[in-house]
Amino acid sequence: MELGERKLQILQAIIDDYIVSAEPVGSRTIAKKYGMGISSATIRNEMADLEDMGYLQQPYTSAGRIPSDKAYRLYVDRLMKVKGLSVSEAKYIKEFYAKKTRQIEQVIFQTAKILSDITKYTSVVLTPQLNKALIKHIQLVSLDSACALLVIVTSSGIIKDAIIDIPEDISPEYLNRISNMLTSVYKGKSIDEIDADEVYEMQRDIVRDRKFFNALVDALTESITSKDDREVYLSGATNIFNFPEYRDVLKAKAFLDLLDEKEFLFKLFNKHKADRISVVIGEENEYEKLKEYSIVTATYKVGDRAIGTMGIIGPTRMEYSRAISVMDYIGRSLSNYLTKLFNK
Amino acid sequence: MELGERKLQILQAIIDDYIVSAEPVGSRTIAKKYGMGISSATIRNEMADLEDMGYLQQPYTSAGRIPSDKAYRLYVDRLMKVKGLSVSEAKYIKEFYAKKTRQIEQVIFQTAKILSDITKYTSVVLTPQLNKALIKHIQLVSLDSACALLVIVTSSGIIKDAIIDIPEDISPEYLNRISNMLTSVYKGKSIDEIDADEVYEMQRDIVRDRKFFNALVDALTESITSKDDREVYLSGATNIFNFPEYRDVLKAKAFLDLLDEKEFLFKLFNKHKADRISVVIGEENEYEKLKEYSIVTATYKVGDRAIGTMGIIGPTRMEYSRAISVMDYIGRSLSNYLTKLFNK
DNA sequence: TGTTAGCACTCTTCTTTAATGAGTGCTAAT
DNA sequence: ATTAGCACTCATTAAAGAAGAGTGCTAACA
Repeated sequence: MELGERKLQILQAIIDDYIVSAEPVGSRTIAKKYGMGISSATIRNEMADLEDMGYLQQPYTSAGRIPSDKAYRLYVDRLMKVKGLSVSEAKYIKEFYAKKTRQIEQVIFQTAKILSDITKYTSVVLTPQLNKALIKHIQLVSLDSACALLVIVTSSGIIKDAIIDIPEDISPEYLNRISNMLTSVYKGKSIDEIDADEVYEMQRDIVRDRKFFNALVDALTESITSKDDREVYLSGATNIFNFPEYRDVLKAKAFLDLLDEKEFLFKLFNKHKADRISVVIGEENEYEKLKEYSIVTATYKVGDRAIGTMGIIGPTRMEYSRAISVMDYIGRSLSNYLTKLFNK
Repeated sequence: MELGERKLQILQAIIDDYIVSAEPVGSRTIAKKYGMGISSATIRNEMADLEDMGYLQQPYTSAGRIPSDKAYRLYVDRLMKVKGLSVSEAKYIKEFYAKKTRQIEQVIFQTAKILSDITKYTSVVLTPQLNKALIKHIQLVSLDSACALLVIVTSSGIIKDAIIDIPEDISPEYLNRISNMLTSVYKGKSIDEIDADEVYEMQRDIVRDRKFFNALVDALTESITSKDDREVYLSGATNIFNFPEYRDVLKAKAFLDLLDEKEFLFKLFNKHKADRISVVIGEENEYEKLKEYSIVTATYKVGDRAIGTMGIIGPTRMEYSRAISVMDYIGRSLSNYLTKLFNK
């Protein structure tokens, strides 16, 4: 069967309607609201065809139709009309990124907040990816006679810290010397560019205690490459309650439990690296438990290197057009902000 | 009317029962389950008395009784039997704090997790209070020609960072010098012990640019005293769904929205400073929106100074006895852990 | 005087039944 | 090819009735 112009129009109308109403859409509704000069009976016939083709489904005999995931896919790829931001929304976003907020994590967190506030979905923003970032400064600070704090500053302005054991006989001055040495060796490099053995050979006079040095480099590598250290900022989790299909407590709990697994969210959103905004709809999700949701992700960048991911998650009945516009706009703004900050 | 021994026994039985069942308790149930050699009719009379005295309420004529907040207060202060941790729970906690987890924030976060896992309520743990903490190290790291990163390490091992503008003509070497100067001045002090003007006068030769110096001290003070920088770790938010009285979506949403306001949670839990565990029941809460919940808070310490707060929040129908035992145990364990770590 | 059995009464909750209505699919006419 | 008309389906809502838990009161009892 052919997917003619009229079928497309009807499909679009159904999806548009269902996205806002969350109710199965009947032929009469389409005929009246989206009047295109044909009767409800004709629309009924077309709808039956669309169902045969897998674009629509009926919750039960003689209810209206709801779009299938396949329909949403078509909608996102070909049908939907781009809906830009309202003037006030754009202004709100612009103003936020005009401010020089001091803490970077704050900026990321606020980005999540804005994203969820404006879209009314649940948003997730990952902090920047570090292992590709370049080291700017390494500092050991003694905490007491047996412990020191290792502080690493990277080019993305992110700080990482770890507590490490130190031998009893080490003085703060020595820690300073070794900090300076490490900084000078690693500065401008990423962690995997450096061969620790080589450093050891070169800097024997400073290093002295091989065991301690090894422990130090291990801690350095670990804290820079460790995954669990990247944070996941979440916002608007309870927005899910705004959708009538999640009035059901069990469904809502399932959703919120999903969000509780930061590890999982991280894995999920971190996958997306491409430049374009990605939309994954319902069944397209590779995880079983996501098959009822859609996910829209985008990356944010410093210069032209993507360093982090942001996204929203909501029901498959999502305002894709709006979601995409908002993500695009915020993504650009954040990238712009960060680029200015770090990459002059 | 007197609150005799028997009345107390009955009241206790009713509360014990209601805490686990969440259903209004009838006289027959008490007579049968908590048989104390008196008939249900007698219990009925006593219950009527207890209602007159304000300890019990009836949702409607001819339903069972449920305890009032006043009853819970009596229960917590005089009635409840202390219920210790199970052996496996104690072991689980002990083992966690025996590990030397590297990131301090991780320890705090995990504490929240354990707390909610074991109690089955929602837990909140605030990161340590800093403004009383002593400064260990201050480091300026140049990011680019116009920006530097200010890193402050405190005695609690917490790192704070802020981005500050710097004049164009400042060299990394100079930043280093000024870092060292600041460290030597502030080391071992808390931020409010130092008068910036005095430092300026004393260190004129190093400081040179007064304006820059002022900006620096401002950023320092701000990031050390800034409230929004103390983090609030939350865990087990969806535990609320386990309680039948929160099967109602609106109630659940109200609860979760409460938790979304980190500012509010911070204010709420940060109030508690006393050494003893505090229990605030329903109406006793000073915030209107908390009148349906009970809150149990405790502090954790380094040495004998309280530096942070932890707590759980749940329905007034709470297993107070268990909650208190668990909090006490975990509070001690965490304090112990932190004290060992920082206060040798 | 305190305790208890008995019973009528109250009020929620559950179940059943009936009514409503939105929407479909098919047929026949245009 | 389109559409009016109509019988049919099935979820949703409302009303009515039955069941049941629990009370409060009265009267009898130790």
